[in-house]
Amino acid sequence: MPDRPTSRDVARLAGVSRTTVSLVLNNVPDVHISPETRQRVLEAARQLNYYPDASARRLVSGKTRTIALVWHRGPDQTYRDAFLPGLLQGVSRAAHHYGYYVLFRPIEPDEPDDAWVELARGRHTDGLILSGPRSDDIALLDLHREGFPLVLHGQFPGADIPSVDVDNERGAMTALRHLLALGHRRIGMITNAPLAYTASHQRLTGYRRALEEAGIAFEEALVRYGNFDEESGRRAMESLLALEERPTAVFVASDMVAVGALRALREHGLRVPEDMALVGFDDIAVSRYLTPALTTVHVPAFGLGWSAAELLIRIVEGDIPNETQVRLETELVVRESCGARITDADQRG
Amino acid sequence: MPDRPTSRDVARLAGVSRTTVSLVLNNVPDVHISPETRQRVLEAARQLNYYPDASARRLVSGKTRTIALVWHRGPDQTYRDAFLPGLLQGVSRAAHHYGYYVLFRPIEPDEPDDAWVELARGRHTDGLILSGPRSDDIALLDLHREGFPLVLHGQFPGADIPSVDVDNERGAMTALRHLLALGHRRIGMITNAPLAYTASHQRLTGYRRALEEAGIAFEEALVRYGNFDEESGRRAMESLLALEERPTAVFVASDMVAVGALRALREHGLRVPEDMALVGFDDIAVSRYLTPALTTVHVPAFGLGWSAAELLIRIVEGDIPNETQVRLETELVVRESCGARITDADQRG
DNA sequence: GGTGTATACTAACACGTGTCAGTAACACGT
DNA sequence: ACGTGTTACTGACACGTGTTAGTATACACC
Repeated sequence: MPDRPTSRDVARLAGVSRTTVSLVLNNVPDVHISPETRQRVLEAARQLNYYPDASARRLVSGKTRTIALVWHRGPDQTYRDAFLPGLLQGVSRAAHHYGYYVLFRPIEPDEPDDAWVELARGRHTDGLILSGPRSDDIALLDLHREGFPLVLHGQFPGADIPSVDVDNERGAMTALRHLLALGHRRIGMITNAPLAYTASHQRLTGYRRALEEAGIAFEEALVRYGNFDEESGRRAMESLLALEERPTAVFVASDMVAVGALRALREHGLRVPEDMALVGFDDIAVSRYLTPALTTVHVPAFGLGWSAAELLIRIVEGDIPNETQVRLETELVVRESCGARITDADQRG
Repeated sequence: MPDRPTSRDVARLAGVSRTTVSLVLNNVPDVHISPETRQRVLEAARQLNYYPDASARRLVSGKTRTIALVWHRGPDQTYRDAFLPGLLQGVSRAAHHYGYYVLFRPIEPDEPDDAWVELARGRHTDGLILSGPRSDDIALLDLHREGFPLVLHGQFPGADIPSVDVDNERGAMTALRHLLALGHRRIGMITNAPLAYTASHQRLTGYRRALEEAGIAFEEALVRYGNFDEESGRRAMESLLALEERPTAVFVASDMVAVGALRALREHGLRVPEDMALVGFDDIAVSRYLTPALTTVHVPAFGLGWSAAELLIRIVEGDIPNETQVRLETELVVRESCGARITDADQRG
């Protein structure tokens, strides 16, 4: 590999100083360079195929123009993987739009929870997006207190750290309203995860509020707790089917869990939606290919990624918005598992 | 934000020179530091919560300890997104294992094809993994000729650039042998994409070779061309069903396309596998949840990612392997769409 | 003819680290 | 007493860039 050209080489070739080269190539405003000189510099840079060295630039500017997406893997691995392409795409596109690069850093369960801290402390990046379950990390709070730019994907009760999430409660209410509108009165629920997870809790709250709104009493007996995976859904549905007075519809707060629920129903010879209607949550890629295709609450993965990156970059650049808690709306995607009339527009959803 | 401590601060606190701090913290071999001094330095660094500045380190070492994954988006977007989580996970874990970071850079269709070049020329990274369709990029060949570390995901006929891919031909043969073993003699094929795509061509070759092996004449009339998406699969299957003498089984060289084929069959009231057996290729997440669950050729996304990163890092570090064309084996995943007896072991696959 | 101002550039410093060449102190063998 | 080697450290340079303060020239103004 021949030595890369530096700005010094460009300066020499153009017959100017290194400073002038920098001024020209960075288009520094309010500084006068004669058109001929400017042209000579640009030509020299082109001829030498000059690209400024990123490391040197970072060092002197103190900015890396890089943000990192920290992807904590936990018990919900496969579940969250379903969102990775969309989320990452959103983060990357927003980053690129604002002139930033994206570092992707998954943290495996066997790594210390705060393995990502060196990214911040070593100034590998200007800011971080943290996604996935975390213990109430002291390192996180420290960094936030020191003013290091952070955005969470998902919520962190307690501290007021900027975050991006979906409006889980309203999403659940949409699902419920759909079932209620179809005439269901006895509606069960299977949560996506244990209630310790904020999202889980919020979706349950949405379920309760929607019932309340419709004047239906909440029954503890109709609620089961899923745990991210298919198998937990199967078991939960089994348990609901064992009830003396079965529900006619079930809101499953996670598509992955709904897949298991669907299997349990099939194993019992029950038809969906005729014998039991089902609404999921998340709208993962699989849902539209199930038989019957699953009606579900769409989570805008791309939008979450974009919003997180955009918010983070604004913070990095000191343009701090007055509202740092972003909540995106969900959207109900009507397919076949509820028996609602499918319009042409929905067909492709 | 208070000023971050530098190695100078550590040196001052420990009462030694900056050089000594560097020697201690980097554990430089063959240099003698007294245990007490070493201890003092470590203690000072801990006390100040010192992390060396990544940019400065990069500048002086000339290494970024970063590799980039360039993700070209093209006509096969949704198809390739199915592999992103696994591939990226593989790349990231291998990178982390060798002490590298991962930069993720998608290139949108509306960007210039060689938008990634600045990553290399500006020394943002030590090496690149390029994934997705590319025009025969002159920039690519230039960089490779200059010795910049590159690894391709997928193949690039012509130049001998290190690459990682799946053995498409053998994968297709596995699929065919399975169908042949089940007694099928008249077997159609729907390709994953136009033959201009290397993978597409290779899978077709595998199909031909397996037939040949079994003493069955290849019939052009039994081949249709898919184009990444569901709809192309539907059309291709429609066309096969219009044949006077229908095949009893079809090898669809892409699960995504197979989904469409399945739909066409269902629309014609045909049962799978009784009236028509189906084998896919890729083993995307959706395949196991289809009805019937799709028998398919598993592509090891994680392994491809890991191998690509490992190969790249070896090249970056000058430890160039004598074989730079890595081909990973596929594995047939038997599910329901072929009517093969399902063993307990397969059940969960 | 002096003062002021705009133009077109440059010299020199700073960013924070890794590392090479060098030095002082001391032990050891002859 | 002298050279040799070892231990334990340090001073100074280099990496390639952005930027500030400054200089030289030309020109206008009264």
